[in-house]
Amino acid sequence: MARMRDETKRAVILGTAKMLFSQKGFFGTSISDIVRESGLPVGTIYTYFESKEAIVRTIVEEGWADLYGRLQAALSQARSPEEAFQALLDRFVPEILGDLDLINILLAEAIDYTRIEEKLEKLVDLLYPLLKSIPRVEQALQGLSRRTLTSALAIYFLGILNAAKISRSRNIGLKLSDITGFLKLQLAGLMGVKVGGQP
Amino acid sequence: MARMRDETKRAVILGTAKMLFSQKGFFGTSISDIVRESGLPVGTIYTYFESKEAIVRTIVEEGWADLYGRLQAALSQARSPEEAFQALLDRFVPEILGDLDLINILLAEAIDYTRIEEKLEKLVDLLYPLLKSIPRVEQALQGLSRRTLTSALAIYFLGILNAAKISRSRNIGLKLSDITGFLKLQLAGLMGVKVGGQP
Amino acid sequence: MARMRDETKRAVILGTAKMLFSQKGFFGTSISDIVRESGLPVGTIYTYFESKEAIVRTIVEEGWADLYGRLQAALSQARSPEEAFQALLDRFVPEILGDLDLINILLAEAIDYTRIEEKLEKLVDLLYPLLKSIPRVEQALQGLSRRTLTSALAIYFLGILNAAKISRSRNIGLKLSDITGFLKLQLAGLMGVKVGGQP
Amino acid sequence: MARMRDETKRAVILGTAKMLFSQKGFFGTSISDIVRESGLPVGTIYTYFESKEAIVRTIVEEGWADLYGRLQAALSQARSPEEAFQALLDRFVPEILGDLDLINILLAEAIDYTRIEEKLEKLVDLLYPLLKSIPRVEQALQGLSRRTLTSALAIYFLGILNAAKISRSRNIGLKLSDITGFLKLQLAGLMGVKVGGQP
DNA sequence: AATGAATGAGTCTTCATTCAT
DNA sequence: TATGAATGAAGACTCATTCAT
Repeated sequence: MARMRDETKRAVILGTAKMLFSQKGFFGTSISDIVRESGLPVGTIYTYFESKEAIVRTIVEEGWADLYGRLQAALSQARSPEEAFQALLDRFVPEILGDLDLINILLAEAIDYTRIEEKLEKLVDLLYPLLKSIPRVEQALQGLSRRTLTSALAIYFLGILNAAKISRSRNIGLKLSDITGFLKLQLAGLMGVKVGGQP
Repeated sequence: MARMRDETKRAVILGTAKMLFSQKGFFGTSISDIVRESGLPVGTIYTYFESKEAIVRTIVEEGWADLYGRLQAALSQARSPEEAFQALLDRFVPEILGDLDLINILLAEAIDYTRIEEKLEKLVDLLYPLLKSIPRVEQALQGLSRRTLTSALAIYFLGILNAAKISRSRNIGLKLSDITGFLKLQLAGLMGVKVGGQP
Repeated sequence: MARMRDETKRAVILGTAKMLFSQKGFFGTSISDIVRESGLPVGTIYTYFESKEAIVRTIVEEGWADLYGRLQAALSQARSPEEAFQALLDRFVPEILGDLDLINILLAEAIDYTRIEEKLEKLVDLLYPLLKSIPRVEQALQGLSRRTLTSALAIYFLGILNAAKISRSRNIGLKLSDITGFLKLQLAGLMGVKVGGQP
Repeated sequence: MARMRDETKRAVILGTAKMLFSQKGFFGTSISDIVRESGLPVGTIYTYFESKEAIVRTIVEEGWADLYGRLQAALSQARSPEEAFQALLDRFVPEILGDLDLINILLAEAIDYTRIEEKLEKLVDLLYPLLKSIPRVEQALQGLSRRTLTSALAIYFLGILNAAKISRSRNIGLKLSDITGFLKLQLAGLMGVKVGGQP
């Protein structure tokens, strides 16, 4: 038997690349940066991934699948639409905002590999029925079409991600907590209730 | 190259680079692409700009200065906050959304050269007093802090830009008109009035 | 891989490599191409052959030994020099021209591994006494030295192989039958008799 | 005015590459071999040739064009077909056999870039009418079709080149003079006259 | 013995910038 | 001032062979 495929190595490559891509961008990061930082030989990197592009794609897809899976799970456990939105705010948003590296990669240069539109579309699939099922919302946004929701969601989703991204730079007084705070406010207004644990 | 006044050459370089950066990204565009597309010799490009980076920076700064100048002018001519927001929607938003090339560059890879936080900050400077001066808004968002506004604006501003950016890709059914439509809806809700020309 | 007798594996490797070397050249074929095409594991290939070079060498040597053996057998069975040349034309030539893969490898890039001079030398060993024993030929080429024969044979042998090789490319209207046809003509002229079955 | 394209450099690259390709083969020669041997920086090589492949192609095409041009000139100056063949033997053959480097490249690995069939075709274009115009030959080979001539020429042309190629290796007692000697013999027989200066 | 992951020197090529003309 | 040839460090990736399992 030959040596077995080593999942640890794969994870090291992915982790190193994620950090570097996030910090210096996809094009700003060279394979030899990854080699240096991970301590693995070039050849090994290419036994686990067929190209540099495949590495980003994997980071994005696996990161997103994880996030999306958790969101789905959380939503499916909710016993009411209100609880679902609560979960959205309490789990999904903090989780995604907690992974600034992923956000950076998701939004940056390699955006072509990222297929963010697809991801947005799937979010809409998940949230549209949910919103429709809340009478107050349905009424407030009467005739809320899927296209309008897509726009709204695109703006919020991408806006949040981008805001989180720039919040990283010290120069601006924008904190993640401000972003989630604003979101809670919006949702509260929309649903006519107080949302979220912290004021 | 036929004789050209200096300003013309500078503009040709900027225009060619803007198109190329937008289409193929900053790193995907080489100086020789610019040379080929513009018909100008390499040397000439370096007499007008000290580096490739300087070209992007100029595109962004001049594009933004233009946009921002128009916004300021429009706002200062408004006779009421309501009129100001009207102008915001009727001029600034369409103008910026009309320059997808600029948006692409603003948001993309070269984001470090772009200093988008600065731009956001200046938008807040302009809009914060304006919002504060509308009693209804002040009341609705009681105690609207500058930080909260910054968050909100970051989300909207960056969200709109990014949504516009991805609207370019055919795959998604997201149109610029949907985006502006959603914005009008939001503003109308906020200010308790109908906003914008088209429903 | 299903169980396979050792000899079978060796033959699979040789067969796969022969096809690939012929089609894509020695340098254009990687060991992993052979792995992919043969379905055998890399390790196995290296238990049968010590290097990539050893594989070509084996293909050439075994292919040639086979051909040469048949030629020898045919010649030794001939009851007259004329019959011998008949056999040369009717067996050896068609056989070698029928193995274009071998020809391609024999002539191509890896020519250093191929030691074609050796093979030519041995052909001369076989044919020189034969020609000498035909009075008419001896007379026609009076004083036919071994060196002259070597030249002549080199030209014909290599010429035929190369012509066959390029006949493979569609672009040229050169068929194997034209080549054998020409050969028969030559021999007929040389020996003053009609040679070969078809005119 | 910028530095002018330097034909000397181009020639150095071509010369170095020709020698190396001939000695070690196209695939056995790396660009850095050419760099080392020529003393020129890599970048410079790529300002004169767009790829390694383009270098071989240029060597082959320019070498061939030169040879072919001389042949054409010699033939057109001949006052009779006999004189033309004399020229063929006295000029073309020695010239091409004198450029073993070119022959090696022409026949070797990079044969795909070499389009030797094309070259053969053009030789036939040149020689077919010539042969047809010699009554004795026409009669001897009665009904000599173009296809037969193509075969014959392919065999001779490629055979000669290949024989010359292997004559380089010491191991075999095959000299260029033997090859030309044999050719003269053949032509003499064909044309019923003594051909060539040396016996 | 059989396997296939591991390896790293080496491949070709690019490209922002400089500077001789 | 205008030009474009020159440069060489750096880029992504390959692949024959080895050797731990």
